[in-house]
Amino acid sequence: MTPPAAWRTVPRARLSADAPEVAPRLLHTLLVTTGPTGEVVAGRIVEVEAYTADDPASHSFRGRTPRNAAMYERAGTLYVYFTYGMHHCANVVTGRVGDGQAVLLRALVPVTGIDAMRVRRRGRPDRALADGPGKICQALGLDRSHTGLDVCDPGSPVRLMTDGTPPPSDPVVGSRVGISAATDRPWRWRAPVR
DNA sequence: CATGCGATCCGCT
DNA sequence: GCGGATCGCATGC
Repeated sequence: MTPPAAWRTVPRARLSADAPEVAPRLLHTLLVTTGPTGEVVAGRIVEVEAYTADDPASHSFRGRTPRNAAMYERAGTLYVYFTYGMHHCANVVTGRVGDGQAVLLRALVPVTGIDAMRVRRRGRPDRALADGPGKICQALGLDRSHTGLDVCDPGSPVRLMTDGTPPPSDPVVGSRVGISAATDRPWRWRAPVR
């Protein structure tokens, strides 16, 4: 009904640096949702990307708009956007208020609530439950209404937590995918193995 | 396994 | 009006 007692909400200070610094540190942390009935669905983050305000591929590159306003809030704010007419993608804001930086969560390994993920993902094979940014949101039931939630607040229905597993010491670094600008920035990180 | 394409809406130009 | 921080299925090796 609740996450294991050993899991700790990630402190906001851990998200207060620039996105390219925070992103690899989020590998191996847990994205945890708690439903109205107390049901917990969680996955371990294994792939992330960084986006900053001076980054042509970032939603914040052309300044603040109603859509991206959450990116300018404090670190730990959740920014979920809708794209391609059918997919949602979840980001965790980093840096300082007004920066317009965030880390896109690109892949999770299911940890808890796998049955709920299977239902939301309509019986897709387990390996495909949350191995993409749109799939994460579908598996965890995230949409734009969750934008603005604080993943560092122990009372939030969407949280970033750690079970003590450290980030990988040797993350695989590469260029971001699905973008057409600034493809040269090596701002994608993956945990080894899968 | 790699590549290609259609689906389907919203935000910004 | 255009194109997107994607996904899933079909096709062809």
